[in-house]
Amino acid sequence: MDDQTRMMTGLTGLGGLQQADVDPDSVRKQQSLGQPQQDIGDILQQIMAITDESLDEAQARCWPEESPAHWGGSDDPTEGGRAGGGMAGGGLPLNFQHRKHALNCHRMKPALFSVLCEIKEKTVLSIRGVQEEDPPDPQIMRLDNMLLAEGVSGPEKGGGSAAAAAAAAAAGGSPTDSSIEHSDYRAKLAQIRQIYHSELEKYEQACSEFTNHVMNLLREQSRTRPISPKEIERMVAIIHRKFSSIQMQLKQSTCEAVMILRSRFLDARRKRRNFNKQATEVLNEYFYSHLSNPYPSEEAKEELAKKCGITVSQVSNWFGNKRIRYKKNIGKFQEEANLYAVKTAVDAANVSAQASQANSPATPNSGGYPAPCYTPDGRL
DNA sequence: AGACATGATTTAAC
DNA sequence: GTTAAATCATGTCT
Repeated sequence: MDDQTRMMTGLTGLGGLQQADVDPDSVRKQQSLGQPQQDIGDILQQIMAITDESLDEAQARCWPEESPAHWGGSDDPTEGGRAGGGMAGGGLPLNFQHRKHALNCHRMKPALFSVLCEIKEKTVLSIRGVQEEDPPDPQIMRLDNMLLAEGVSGPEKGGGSAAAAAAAAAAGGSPTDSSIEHSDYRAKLAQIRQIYHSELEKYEQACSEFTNHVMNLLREQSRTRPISPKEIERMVAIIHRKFSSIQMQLKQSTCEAVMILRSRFLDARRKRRNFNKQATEVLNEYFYSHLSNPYPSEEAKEELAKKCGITVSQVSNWFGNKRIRYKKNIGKFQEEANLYAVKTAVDAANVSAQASQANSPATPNSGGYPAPCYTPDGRL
């Protein structure tokens, strides 16, 4: 069904409008008779008065007493029915009601309507093809993706993105510290999320309200001038586009807020925190008990990381630093090495005592130091 | 404040 | 990819 037919289908149901009445020739004939010329002036004036009314007036007025079916659109009661519900004409100035009634019952109305239809057909032809199916805005897609990735839009996932969790995990320091930072970040992100969603909801509500206003107005006007469903669709699309540009601003500022939060969080992470005593002890124990080959395997690193509440790469950093610093100044670390050697020996003794076995635990470096520090490939 | 300790980063070699 | 080595940046001690 093309535009014109749709438009006309939409119009055929107009209250009291008969096809026979809309012969353009009859208009011209009547115009030439003098009296009808005044009629045309009247009716035009009335139309102007109605089209001058404010949106609020139109919205408040709701649906006319007669059948709303003349709009030619859906007869879904939910669609625009809200305004049309039980307030037909209520609360409006009497003169307005009179004017409207006079206009609708005017004997010239069908003729005028048909003239308007004719003009419309021409203009519809000329504007056809102007409307385009606009593709999804790449910028808004980018914003959407980022908001989704940051956990602002999309389903709630315990607050915070995977990136945030990783950042928190890498924050180092005691587990308590990192969890404090993490929860702080999560709380702030949740706040941003909440603001974003409430604003979005507000915009969506405003959009649908405004769309209803405009649709009601157009429906009302469709009684006095031809308006095709296609036109209403286009108008709705224009409104939606306007509101989506407002939404984009919201998304943009939300993204900005998240970026600021993240950069602050990362700055905090950048601040070096010394590992806690227990973590350093665990790492040193491993280092001095494997002094002949202080290169923990991936599995050993993972276990150490777990024990110390730090990441595997932090374990790697620690061993890297430790090896080089130990090698550079073995003398300085002698005391520390002794301490841990004793510690290891005592622990081992405890273990064997518990197992009621007198056998030596045979730790790689039990008692022995300072062992030369070799790299895995034999380098010194 | 300055020295030293220490975790992280960078660079180059493998 | 890992590692050594140098270096940076910050924490901690005096």
